[in-house]
Amino acid sequence: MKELSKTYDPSAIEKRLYEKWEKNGYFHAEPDSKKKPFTIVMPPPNITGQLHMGHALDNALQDTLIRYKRMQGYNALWQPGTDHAAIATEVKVIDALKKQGIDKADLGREGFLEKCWDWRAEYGSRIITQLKSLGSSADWQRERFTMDDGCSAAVQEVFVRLYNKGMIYKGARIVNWCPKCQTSISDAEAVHEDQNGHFWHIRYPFAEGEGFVEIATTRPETLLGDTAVAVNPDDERYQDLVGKMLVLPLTGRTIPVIADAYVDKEFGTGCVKITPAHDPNDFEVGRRHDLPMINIMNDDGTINGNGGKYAGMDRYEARKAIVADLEELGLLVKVVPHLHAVGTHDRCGTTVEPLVKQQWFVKMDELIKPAQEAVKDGRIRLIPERMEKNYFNWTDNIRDWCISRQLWWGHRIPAWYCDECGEIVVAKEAPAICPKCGCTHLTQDPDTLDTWFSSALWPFSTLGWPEKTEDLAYFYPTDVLVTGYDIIFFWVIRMIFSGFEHMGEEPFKTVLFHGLVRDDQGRKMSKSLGNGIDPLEVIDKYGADALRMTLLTGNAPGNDMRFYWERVVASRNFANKIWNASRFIMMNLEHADDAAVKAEDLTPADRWIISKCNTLVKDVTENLDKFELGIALQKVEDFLWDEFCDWYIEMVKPRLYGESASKAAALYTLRKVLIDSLKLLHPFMPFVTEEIFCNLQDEEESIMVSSWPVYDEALNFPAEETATEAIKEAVRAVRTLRTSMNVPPSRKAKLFVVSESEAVREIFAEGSAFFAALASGSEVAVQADKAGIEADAVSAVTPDAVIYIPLSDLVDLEKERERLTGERKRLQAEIARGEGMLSNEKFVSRAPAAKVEAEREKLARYQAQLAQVEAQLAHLG
RNA sequence: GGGGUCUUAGCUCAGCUGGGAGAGCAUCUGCCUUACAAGCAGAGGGUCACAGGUUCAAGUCCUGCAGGCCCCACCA
Repeated sequence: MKELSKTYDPSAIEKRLYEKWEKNGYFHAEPDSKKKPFTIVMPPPNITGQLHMGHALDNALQDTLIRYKRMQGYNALWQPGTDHAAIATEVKVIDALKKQGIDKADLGREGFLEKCWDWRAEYGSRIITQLKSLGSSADWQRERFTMDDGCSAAVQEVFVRLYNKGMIYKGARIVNWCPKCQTSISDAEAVHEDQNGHFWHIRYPFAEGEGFVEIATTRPETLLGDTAVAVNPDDERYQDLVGKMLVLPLTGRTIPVIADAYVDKEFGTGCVKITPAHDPNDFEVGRRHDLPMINIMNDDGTINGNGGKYAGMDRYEARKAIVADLEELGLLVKVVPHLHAVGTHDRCGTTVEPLVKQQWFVKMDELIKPAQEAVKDGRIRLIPERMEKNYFNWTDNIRDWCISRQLWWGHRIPAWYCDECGEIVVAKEAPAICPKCGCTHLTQDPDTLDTWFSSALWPFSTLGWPEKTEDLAYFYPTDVLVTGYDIIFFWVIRMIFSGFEHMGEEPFKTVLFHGLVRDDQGRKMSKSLGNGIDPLEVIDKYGADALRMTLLTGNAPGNDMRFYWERVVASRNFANKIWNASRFIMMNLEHADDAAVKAEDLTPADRWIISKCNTLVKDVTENLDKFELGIALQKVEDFLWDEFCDWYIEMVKPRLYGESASKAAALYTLRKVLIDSLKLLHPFMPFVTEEIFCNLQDEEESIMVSSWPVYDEALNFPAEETATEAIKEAVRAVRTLRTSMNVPPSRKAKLFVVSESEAVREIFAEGSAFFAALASGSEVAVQADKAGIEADAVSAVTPDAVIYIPLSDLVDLEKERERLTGERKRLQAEIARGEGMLSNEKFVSRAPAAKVEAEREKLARYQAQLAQVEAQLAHLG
């Protein structure tokens, strides 16, 4: 048995323990038909990433679940890896190069990719190291990367399959274009934010005759690409306009007035300029009316050659110039302030430009169906349940997924174009010849895939798919996915439909969502605000267990939480508390024989704590099974701190001073209960529990491979629980009494326990040693009546007994009378409440019988207590 | 425009299927009681946003309302 230091010092042990776990292979899982699998795939952190609180929370949750299941005997696999994070990484590498004065274009594709791989080599493992410092027990031997050979093969396989099934197509559609990053992005990546803009009312003159129509637009520069003006067919104001021609200002082109139901009569002027190449609605209108599409913009957001004199201007410059020119021509009617939602790129904040581009898309209408069904019928459970509404909101309105990106870092699209005939060949390998014309000149598509295309396959690509591996057969479908609600659309949904499409089965059975970790003012932690808290700093100062506990308590699934240093301190204090409790127990165990304790040696107090611990095992297991991690941890903490430390250890102290069977029983109980509750705590706080466990065992066995405690009906001792609670009640009453009398703790006094009930007297006689110790008694006398008790002794009335304390010389009788009067008032109120309920016929007849009976018993007890108080008051005069 | 969510002790938050309001921190009062002052023992503090409804019983279920936050959405 080692001697423990007086305070718990996490920094001294965490690294050592982690290395031991890893060295012993505890994290590693292999298929084993004799054991049941339990699998979690880790959301792959970006290789650009630094560990932040979101990762810490995400990992703490997963690690808790995986450790729990591992201890329960499951073959628990936590599959880790990292994500290449296409655009995020590309931007970072470009920035880094820029600082060295290198331009991406100068390097060329190959050269640039080399730099990206260098980046990955340098930073890709940094985050893994950081995750380890949290205590994450992922199977690092299986670490994967979204661009490693296997995952890349999976990506190609999926692309080719979907293409061959007609579910991936290439076409000219309106896409969200980021002029800064110069790539298309998906709908999910375009976030709409309200901006104060303007409504420009502009006149388009008729080509023949006088007059004009007035349109309103928020983007006047798109005028250059207008190919029609539309009105609602039912709009009586404009009936006769349909079919007429207008002169498009500044360009001189003539465009028709058309009728389309898309136009809202009530909004604006009721006339809408139609720019098919730069607006999703107009695109549809254009298709319906076979309008020409005029693209007026270059990839960098400047106006192109179709823009006449505005060519070369930036889109906003052009806007100004166009507005000024229109004003000069007298065609600008008015400018009205207008709040409207503007799409911005979630990565860089740039306003996206909708424009028509040839891009690759995944057809979603069929793919999404099984994903909807699975959540609807409960095969996939979302926690909290309300996330389902978000989920369906997205799946019900899903649009085709734009998957091509004009980036270099990522999976290159496995499509080749014949230089001669233009044939498209989609294949895993570069084709040698064109299957159509037989020539050998084929060029691969320069684009890469959306980074989420590969992460969508993560639950099975990491297990070896498309190969039919043993891992895949054994560990798939996985059990739980733990992730933030913010990526439900990016990732969760896409994994689900991919799982059904390629594996024929759901990728996971449960999705546990967590919220965001915010700063102490409720703001999102962000680099720009500089309010981020580095988890590594927290670990450094207070230990990984304290950080984990902070993140796991007081937080319900899907809810955001605020980070407070005070809570970390409180968590650290708890670690220290159990550390010291263990230290105390070990100090005593040292001098103890390793006694064979007999059941009859156990005192009621021992049985009480054993029984309580047994209940705890049941509760915590149930809570964990329901993914109520915060509640489970709270219960373990309450038990260890309040019941075990503050009550049981104190109760047992008197017994530890001598040598007896009672002492051995106490030590046995201390040890057993400590070990069981440490096991319950281990998934949450792996380090401190491991260190104590090993010291307690005096061996190198690990708590993380020990077995999870199992609820045992035979360890339920309701009678002993009741008895011990009675004494606790008495202790509390005496303490309160003494405090209110200002009796210093050093002054001990004799305690008289008076009860007519023989059973109660037995209870107190049995527990008299610790009752005296906890209630500052010099000795305890248990008796049936008040014989031998000083007339002016103060009394504490409990439901089971009255405790008299002869403290006459210290007691202010007036104060005592006040106190008792207050007590009487309280009891009278309780009795009134009970009587009120029980005199309510409806309550008596409709409430469950057990409930009614319980109320009757309570009432009787209060009445008895009141009688005692009345008697005491009468006695004082 | 649609949807979600929150409003509980001074602060931050828990409260599962409806049966007498909880934690941490903060505050006040005593204690260095030989595991722990990162501790121990006491105490104060809440009409559970508001208004209705269902029920014997509502923080918990239903409706409405106010305020905050979030998500989705192509009204030019």
